[in-house]
Amino acid sequence: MVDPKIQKQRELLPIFPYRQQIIDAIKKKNLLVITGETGSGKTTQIPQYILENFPECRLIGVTQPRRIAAMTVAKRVSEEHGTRLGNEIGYSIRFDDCTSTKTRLRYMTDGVLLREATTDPKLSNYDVIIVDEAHERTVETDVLFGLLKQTYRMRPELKILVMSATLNVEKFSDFFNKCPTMDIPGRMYHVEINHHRDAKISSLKSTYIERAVDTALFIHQEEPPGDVLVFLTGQNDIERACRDLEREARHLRRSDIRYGKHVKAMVVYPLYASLETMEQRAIFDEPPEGTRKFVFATNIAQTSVTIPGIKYVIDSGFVKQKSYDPNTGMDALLVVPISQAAATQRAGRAGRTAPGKAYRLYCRESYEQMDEETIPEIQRSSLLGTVLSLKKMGIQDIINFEFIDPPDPLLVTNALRQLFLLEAIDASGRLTSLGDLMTIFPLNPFLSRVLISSAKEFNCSREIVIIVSMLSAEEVFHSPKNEEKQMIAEEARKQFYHSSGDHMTLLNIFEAYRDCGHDIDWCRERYLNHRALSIAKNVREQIQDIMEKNGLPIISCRRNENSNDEERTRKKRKTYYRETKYDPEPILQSLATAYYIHLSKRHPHRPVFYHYASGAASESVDSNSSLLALHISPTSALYPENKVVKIESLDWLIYHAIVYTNKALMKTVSKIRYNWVEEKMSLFKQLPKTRLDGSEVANKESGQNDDMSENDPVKKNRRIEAIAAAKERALRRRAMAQE
DNA sequence: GAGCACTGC
Repeated sequence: MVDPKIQKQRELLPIFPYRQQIIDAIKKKNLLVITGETGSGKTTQIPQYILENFPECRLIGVTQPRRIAAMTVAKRVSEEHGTRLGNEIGYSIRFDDCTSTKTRLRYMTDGVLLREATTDPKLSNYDVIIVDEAHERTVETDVLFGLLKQTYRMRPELKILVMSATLNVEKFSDFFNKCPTMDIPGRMYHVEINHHRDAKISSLKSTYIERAVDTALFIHQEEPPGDVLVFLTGQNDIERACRDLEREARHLRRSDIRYGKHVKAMVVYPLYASLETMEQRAIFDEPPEGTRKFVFATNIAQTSVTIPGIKYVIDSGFVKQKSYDPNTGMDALLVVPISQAAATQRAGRAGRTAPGKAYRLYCRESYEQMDEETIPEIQRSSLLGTVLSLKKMGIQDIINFEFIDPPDPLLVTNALRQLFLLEAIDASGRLTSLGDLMTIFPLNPFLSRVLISSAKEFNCSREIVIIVSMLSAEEVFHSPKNEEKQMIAEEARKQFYHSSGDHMTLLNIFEAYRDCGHDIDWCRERYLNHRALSIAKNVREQIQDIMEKNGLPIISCRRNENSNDEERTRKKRKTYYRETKYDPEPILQSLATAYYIHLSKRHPHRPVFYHYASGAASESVDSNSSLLALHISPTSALYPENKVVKIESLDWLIYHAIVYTNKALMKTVSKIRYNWVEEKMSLFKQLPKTRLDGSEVANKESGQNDDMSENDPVKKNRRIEAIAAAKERALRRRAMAQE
């Protein structure tokens, strides 16, 4: 039953007066862009308006970038609607499908809808698709846009709604055939913006932490009560700033009589994603009377986490951002200036419950020089998985796929070459049967490739499923800051080390975690990340399920139990954990079927390694004749100082990923033999002979023989311009980061 | 002897 109180609340939302107008617009047009600030009620109300006024509509899909949002919104809406969650209104997120055959309104993550599209590109179950939070421009929403535009041509009766914050409106509308737009006012309080008098953002990079602390002190001394949110870039920054503020405040309290004009006491909290104490919900509580709360946070506070009661925001002007370099195939995490849109969003965090103030540590001129919008993720990520999904949907010509902001073609070719090396596509860019099978897994294509070879060639799929699950979760080792604790953590880690490297070490950890009954305290004592292990456990179950459904056998390469080797080895070498329980060879060979692409060779005299031949990387490295030295990460079992193996015994390593900081560090490495991968290496030589961009196939299929993959000159020019602009922005960002 | 922002299938 619908609660009259809830009905009243719905009618008080800023969107309610626009109800009829919205319904009419949706009736008249199948494409529509709706903008509105936070608090307008668009996410919860518009889908209900459709539900109530379009009885012929079978299923409405609403996508969200985050799991939590999909879940909580669905819950709220089902309450408003007076039905049980999972009946008429439900949600679908990975590991948790709360829908039924009765469901007519389904909230989900954009990733879930995208996966659904790989098997049903027409999205034939849906009559309405709503893409919410479109301004966030995740890779998934951007791909959905291109896909929806295509689907719309095949199914013009499909209704598509794009919902976004009040930015980018024209861009979205232009993309969807110049469709109409509507703006819904939000419920936000005024935020007064204060720029620094003269600080240029280019000179701020080395000083923003202390300036942020100074500004925090200033607010504490001069401003009326109200909590403070400070945006910094990472864990180190945040911990330092927290310490500094507390120290400075102590000094000041002793020396300055003006201290505490308005507020006497303070509490200071850090906030970042890997913080285990997210469960210590104190951050979200109201501080005691006469105490001011300070929260030093990463970008997590810009979109994902809302802290109530914030009246003041301090914006450093920087963010730590991932950017993938297709030339080297490396991901770098760089501290870069934010965009104007991000600055606005940060300031807005001060006006959620009352009027507020934002202090920007940079001057107005610097603000005006910032990019208007954050560069969409699709222009700074590896597109490997995306390209494979698109191929599976039957889209051959990826370079000319209609992206709202096209990625650098280099990113696309880089992905295509890697897919060729994984044998997922052939020399003309067509999906192979192996590639087709790889798309059944919700994983990075490298990992999908390994899973298939473990089941079909090497008979060790039980173990590989575990290793793959661990690799797709977060970092398992927790590194404490405190020196003494660090020693304990290192000792604990040694217990799991395997002499072949980190992949077998991950297997050891997972099995030990299972043997202890998935105990959280057991993890804490060993400084293992419980959250990572529990995700791995879920992923493992999901993968096993998928394999069984697709006829891929789960086979173990565990040795016979009657051997006493295991016990003997453990006694002899106390630091090793179950060194002999498995034969590592098939496991490593199976990993090498994909990770030969990440092969490195040791320098004959120095403790560093070099890329042996990795697609794009080997080319640019060879032509510059300046090889990039790769180091083994200190957390690795094979790190020489950990004394598990001698570095001289390592000749060839495969690595899972490189993190680039001051040095290029290989994370998660294992020792392999070259003859395992020798045959595969010939695929590198075939690369130059391929036409992977799919233009050839696409043109043949559409009856054209033109070598040019794009025939409309206007469209082509627009695309080239967009790409050039993106490249220039990327260069500027890099230059800025290196200053 | 190094240090990793945030999501998601």
